Amino acid sequence: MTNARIADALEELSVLYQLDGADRYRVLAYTNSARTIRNHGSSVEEMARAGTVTELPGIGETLEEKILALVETGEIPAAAELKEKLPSGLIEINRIPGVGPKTVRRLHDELDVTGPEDLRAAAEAGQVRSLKGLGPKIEENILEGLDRLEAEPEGPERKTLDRMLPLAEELVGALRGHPDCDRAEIAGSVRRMADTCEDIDLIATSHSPKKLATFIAGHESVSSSGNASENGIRLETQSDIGVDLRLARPEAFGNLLQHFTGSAAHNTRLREAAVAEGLHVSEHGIKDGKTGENDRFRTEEEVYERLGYSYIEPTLREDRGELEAAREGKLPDLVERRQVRGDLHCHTTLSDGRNTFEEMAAAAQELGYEYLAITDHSASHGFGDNVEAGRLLEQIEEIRQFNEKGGELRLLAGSEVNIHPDGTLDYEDDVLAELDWVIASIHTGFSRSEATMTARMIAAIEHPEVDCIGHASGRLLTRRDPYPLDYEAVFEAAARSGTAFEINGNPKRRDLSDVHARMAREYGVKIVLNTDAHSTAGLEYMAYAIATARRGWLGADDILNTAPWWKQPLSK
DNA sequence: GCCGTTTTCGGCCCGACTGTTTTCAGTCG
Repeated sequence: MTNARIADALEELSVLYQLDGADRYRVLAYTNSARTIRNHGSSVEEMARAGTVTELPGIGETLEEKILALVETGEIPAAAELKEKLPSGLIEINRIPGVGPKTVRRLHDELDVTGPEDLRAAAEAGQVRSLKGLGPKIEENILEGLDRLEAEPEGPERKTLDRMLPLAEELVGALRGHPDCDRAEIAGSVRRMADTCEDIDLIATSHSPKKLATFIAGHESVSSSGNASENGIRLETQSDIGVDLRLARPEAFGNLLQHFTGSAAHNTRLREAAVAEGLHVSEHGIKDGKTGENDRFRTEEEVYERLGYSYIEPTLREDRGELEAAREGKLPDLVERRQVRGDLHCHTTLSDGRNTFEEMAAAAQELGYEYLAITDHSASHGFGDNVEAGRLLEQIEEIRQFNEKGGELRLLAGSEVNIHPDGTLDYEDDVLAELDWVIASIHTGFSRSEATMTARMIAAIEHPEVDCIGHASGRLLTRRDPYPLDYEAVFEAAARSGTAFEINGNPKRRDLSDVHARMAREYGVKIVLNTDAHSTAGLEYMAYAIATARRGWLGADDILNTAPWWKQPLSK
């Protein structure tokens, strides 16, 4: 059972407990454990079976027992009992914004509501407003929420970072250009460079905050907006992306930025730790519980320093051990864009790319790279974009001729070869031996078992001509789940054979993920930052590969393509 | 339900907003 599936089950149980009226801290224990498990790289099922799962923070004996029952029987007894008691439709109703567990429980107890259909009937009949504390406005919200629930049963769509970042930058630019703006910055999950984001968080400081809020509501990308207040404004944009702008006075810029950068889990942990020292942290400052004095800071560095931490980069703020590391001065020196010397995965018109290798080379040189690997698809690739061995050998010769011209950029002759379902590759070894750089990737047969997928990948890892594994999980963010894979086993094999793993920077992939990239480093596996560019513009995806590496605690030393090409420790 | 160089029991982050209320509960991020 995957960690994601275990986390889903615990999250469901937390909702059930909530609807059942359980103590909020008990509910919190379940949601926290779900998050911890979702963020853990190696198999939690194995940890549970080995009796080591209580080593994870926030998981004690009770949760261990429940996780063990889940992986052994496919069900948590407590969840099954609660489902008997509470109609499943109540969980759906709970997803309507503004309708929390307390309200759901009252709708069930007092109006016999069991699901969305009942609720719609009750709301249309005006029964909801008859309950004490509920009124016509809430009834209206419920009906709107039910419509949305029908239209989007999965909830508000999370969007990949590339859809958010340009809009966020444009809006922050507009804010900065306004005379009443002191400083403005992107915050939230966009600033943390998360894989996907639900909305855009912006912060700004101003002496006339309300004027600034009113100004941004008039931006051409804004389709509608809430009320402009001293504290901020909520916007909806033409591209269906929600934007929260938070405002404060200039002297608290650091507090505001720290608070709204999050993550929620990072901030919660930060505030809990501060309370132990009598300090109360909020977006307005750091308050001393004894003296009542509230300190405001202009920079985040000062906020962290006041609380006893070294500065924590936004990409690390996910409650994955960064606070402890910052207290002990053990944060990693994260890789930076300027340290990347080349890109080792791109496509050309030879397979399914849009530009020739000469055009790709020119673009790579523009980016200041020293080398670029041309890695078109291989012989068995579908959609007519396959490259037969004979044609590949011709391209190798063309690339050698290109290099002989003595330009500044060195091209590497490579290929992205398919790993067949049986673990073999789709070029003969003597063809692969002609190449400078071989990436092996899985493009077909995703629905095999974990054991099969793992054996298949290990076969490729151990192949003497393979240098690197491409987009290892096969996930497409918001569209396709990763296939099952035993990461401990593949990283062990890769560390043994000296095979690297890429972080694919395509914003739909970000694969390896941050969690698995970090895990790979712990196993001693070298990482390559690649774009998988299918056009010259695609080379810009390096920014996302770097973001994932930084979220995965990686430094330049962990990454092969921060070194000159001739220093690459090739596996062949 | 978890956790402890203040605690093995009694704590467990902070504030804004909304809709319903004359002082607040519930929800959200």
